[in-house]
Amino acid sequence: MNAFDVLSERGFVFQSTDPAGVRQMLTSPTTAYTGFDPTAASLHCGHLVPLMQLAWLQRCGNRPILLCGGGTALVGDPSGKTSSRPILTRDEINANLASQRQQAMRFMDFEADRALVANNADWLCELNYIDFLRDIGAHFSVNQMLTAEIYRTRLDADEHLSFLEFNYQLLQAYDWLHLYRTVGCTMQCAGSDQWANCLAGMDLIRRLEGAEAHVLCTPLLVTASGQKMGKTEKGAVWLDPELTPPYEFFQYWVNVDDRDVERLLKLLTFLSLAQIGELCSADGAALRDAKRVLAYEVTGIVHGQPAAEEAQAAAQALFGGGGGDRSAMPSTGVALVELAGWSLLDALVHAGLCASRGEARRLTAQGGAYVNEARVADPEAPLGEGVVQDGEVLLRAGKKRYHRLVVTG
RNA sequence: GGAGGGAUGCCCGAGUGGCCAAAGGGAACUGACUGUAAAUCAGUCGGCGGACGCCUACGGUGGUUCGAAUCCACCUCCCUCCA
Repeated sequence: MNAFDVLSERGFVFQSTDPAGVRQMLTSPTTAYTGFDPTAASLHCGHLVPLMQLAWLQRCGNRPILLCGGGTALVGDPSGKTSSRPILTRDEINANLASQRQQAMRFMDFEADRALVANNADWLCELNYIDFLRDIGAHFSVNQMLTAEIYRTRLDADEHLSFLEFNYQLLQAYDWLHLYRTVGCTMQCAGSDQWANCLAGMDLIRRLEGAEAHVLCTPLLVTASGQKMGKTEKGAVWLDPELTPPYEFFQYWVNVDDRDVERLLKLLTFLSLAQIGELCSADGAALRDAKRVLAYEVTGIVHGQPAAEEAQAAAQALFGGGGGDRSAMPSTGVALVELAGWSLLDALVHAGLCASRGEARRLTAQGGAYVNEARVADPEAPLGEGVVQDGEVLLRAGKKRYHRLVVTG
């Protein structure tokens, strides 16, 4: 099956330079790249869409390139931002790059050059300014660049746009040209916010090499209510298990809006459309099954099967009527002597369920504090030995934030 | 380089000497209703102590004053216009 059709059916194609042309190109093995700028220590759930797109391209017989923007991150992409990003040091960037690359490589098979990894610092950092201006800069029209949404919004809003950022587009275009020249890359996949940057590269390749190239943009991952996907009270949903533990990651997907389940299953899992159709044919409460499958699959892809199993077991234990293995749920160890001196307030704060005693007091006053699934209304209620069951105490804040205190001795 | 405007709590945004822990909105949190969903309604939303209390806070540093987010000086950053 043609990769373009697969991607279209699954909702990956937000816009493309020419559907017929892209489809035609993909009838023979094609090399396609997506760039990730290492501006954070971890990728987040928004990156899943382009990663899955690359994965599908590979499954359909094409060769993906994972391009790490070790060079472009030194400059900073203005796309989609209303203000400048702080400039990162080279060390930070390199550290970020290393961990992001590891996360991203899970999505593809790199055996026998079936997929490639590159770092644009390798060619961008040795560029000579004058040569670059003459060879590349000459082909860009500032007039045209200014019409791009990414720059126009910044200018219209009277927001600062530095020359540094303005150059980003040239660098990204040059990346593609480089990849075209060195490994024959004729396609770029990216989030829709990268559209203008991609087009710039396509034009550059056509101009300098007379070659055809195409762009495939994925939709931005947003929730049914229009919010950017992946926002939680704790910030982004990261792929790094240190930043977002697999249990929390799993829970995030279980809790998505009903209206998002089908779309997310198509984008973020490898399940067939038939399976997905089946899962989503139900409505109302029965859709929860589809959400559990979604959570299980995505967690499995990102954190591996065992972690997905554990997260699922913990969720089952907490929300599915007890029993099961809770080990994956958030927990803290505490000595019995210490626990014995704690009030409910102390416990909530120590467990991290509340940021301060005031917040814990508020939670309790509002009836949101539970010990072993029993509501406790007195903030000063001592925990003590009596509440320990099977060596642990189960705390709950509100409807679904759980924490386990494991008594250590 | 010159002239002017601005920086407020997670975000937006009022406040221009005491009545300001700081209006209003959004986000968020809790409860009710439910399906670990959405919508709706109600409440909460700096820290610490059981409240009327104290502490920290309105870009930074000093100063004026009984008293400053509000006035003055210098500094940092941003914006606008001029060159």
